[in-house]
Amino acid sequence: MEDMEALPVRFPSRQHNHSSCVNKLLGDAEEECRRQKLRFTEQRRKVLEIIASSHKPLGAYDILEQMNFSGRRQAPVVAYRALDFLINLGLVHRLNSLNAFVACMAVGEDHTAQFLICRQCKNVGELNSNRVSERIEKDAVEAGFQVDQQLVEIIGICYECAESG
Amino acid sequence: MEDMEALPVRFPSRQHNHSSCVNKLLGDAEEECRRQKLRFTEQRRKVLEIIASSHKPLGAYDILEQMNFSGRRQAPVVAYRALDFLINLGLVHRLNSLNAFVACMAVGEDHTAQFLICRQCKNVGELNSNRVSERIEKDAVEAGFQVDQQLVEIIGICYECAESG
DNA sequence: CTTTTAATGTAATATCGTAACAGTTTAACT
DNA sequence: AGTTAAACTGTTACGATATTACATTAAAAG
Repeated sequence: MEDMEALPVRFPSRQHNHSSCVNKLLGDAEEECRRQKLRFTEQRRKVLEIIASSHKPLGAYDILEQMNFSGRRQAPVVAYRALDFLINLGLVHRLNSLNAFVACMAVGEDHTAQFLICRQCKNVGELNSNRVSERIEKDAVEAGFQVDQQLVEIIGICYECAESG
Repeated sequence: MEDMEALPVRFPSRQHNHSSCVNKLLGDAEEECRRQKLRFTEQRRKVLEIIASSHKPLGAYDILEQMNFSGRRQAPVVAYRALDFLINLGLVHRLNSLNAFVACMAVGEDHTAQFLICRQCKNVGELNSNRVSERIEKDAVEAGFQVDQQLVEIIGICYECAESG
């Protein structure tokens, strides 16, 4: 009975402990890179840390700004290169409707990312419902289309913003 | 039995008669503007015509290029203004994953647009499955999220490209 | 320890989109 | 019709997002 399945995530609460998210993600990243024999360099670590420290999506230039260690401004390509790497590893997602990036909240779970974007607080959650992705897959096939990649971004209001007016 | 519903559209065939699409859309546009007392100006007509003449998504600057009547290049804002108008009317959709625009293939049907984007031939179809949009709505609500707008873009291979290798 | 591959630094440039404001056309109302 | 208000257009300038190209450095593989 597919309707009985529990959904994996809820929209992230405003007051959850965020530094633990960051640490978990950095740990996941290290492990994943070891497994795949990839290099988790300082730049990549730094970019992941910056993104993970915010539930709000960040633009590439926002990230770049936070990389100014020594007052020296880095070139955009520096951020984009790290982002590409992290996206390929599934540690970061790109939100196409915002030209912005968020840390993955479900690393390794092999999900088709589906995003809940709150218009008001700008926080982003992942829905990642198999029911949704399977429904899309089936209906696409029925329409004569073979799916490689799904892109689902849902704009609205999260429960906390709805409650607080 | 929701699984029995027929889907409204199939991916557009390569050899369908395209000029009839264009004419239909222009007609729909005129009627819709009359109904809503909006002005369907030459620029707007021209932009719609350009977009409708292609199943492949066009960038704003591609459109702009085709607006060079007199060799004179128009400013980008000219295209964007017409596009905004047409999008608000539901005659044109924006594909966020491509920064590009396509004509709506289901004007007036009050659909949440869902796009099938063929990686190979670059054609775009609309899936517009109520089953998908309802599934998204339900699961989002269950995750504590109130949906205003859905954005679904599906990347893959259309049946014609799949058959021809 | 040298060869090859991967990552970084840096500059330049492409692509996408908007702000601001003046001028013109159209619609609405005496 | 003539006046006023609203919508549309022309034009310039600029902001935001993203990529190419190539030289240099660091790391891994042999």
